[in-house]
Amino acid sequence: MKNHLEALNKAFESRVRLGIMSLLMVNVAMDFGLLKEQLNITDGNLASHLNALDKLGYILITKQFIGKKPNTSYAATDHGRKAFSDHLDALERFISRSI
Amino acid sequence: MKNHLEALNKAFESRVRLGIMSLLMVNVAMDFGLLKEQLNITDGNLASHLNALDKLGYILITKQFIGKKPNTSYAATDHGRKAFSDHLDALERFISRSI
DNA sequence: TGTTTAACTTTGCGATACAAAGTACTTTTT
DNA sequence: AAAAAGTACTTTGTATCGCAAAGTTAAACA
Repeated sequence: MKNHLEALNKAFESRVRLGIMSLLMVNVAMDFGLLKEQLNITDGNLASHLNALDKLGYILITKQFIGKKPNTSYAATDHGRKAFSDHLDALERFISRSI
Repeated sequence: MKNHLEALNKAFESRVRLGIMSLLMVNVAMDFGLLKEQLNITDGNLASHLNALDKLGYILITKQFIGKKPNTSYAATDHGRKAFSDHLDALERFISRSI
């Protein structure tokens, strides 16, 4: 495929992963419950997308206890920020060619 | 899912359909062979994505003979242009929130 | 001891993407 | 006349995806 289409990252073709990464670009970190609330999806679905992003090294997972409750927090890694930023750049270039 | 993510059109989450529509936004019409060459995909794959866009009423299909060769030509409908344009708008809004 | 909460994992299913092979019709080549 | 090739598909088969729902684990609370 020609043009800028090749530069699009397959990982971000999914609405949910696009949502997760955009939230993690804006916020330094977000925990599971907050992500689930913002994205309004089931916990299983969220977990699987987080797992996919983790396997790509795009997010960092931190497990801890806050008070007596377990809390898992997610943050974008530098690698993830770069990948997402590159994807957005590709989208922008693509759009400006298409209008 | 909150924000602008809902406004994204599922039809355009696929690289190939994104490519087809962007080509048909820029060019008044393109035939099967030209699309196949530009997108660099198999004819079966192209045909199925064109079929999906046709079912949504996003493209207009015109079959004719050029000289002695059969030729099928594809063009974006107004409805398709609107849908694609809306999708690009949603992407732009999404991006500007994410950077 | 039983229930609730957090964060998953597993299961199951329907949809999707794709390559490859097959088809129909016609034209060109031998 | 027969065979090969071109155009535009359709069909088939497979692998992957996305998702909801149910099951799991471990700790905390009643």
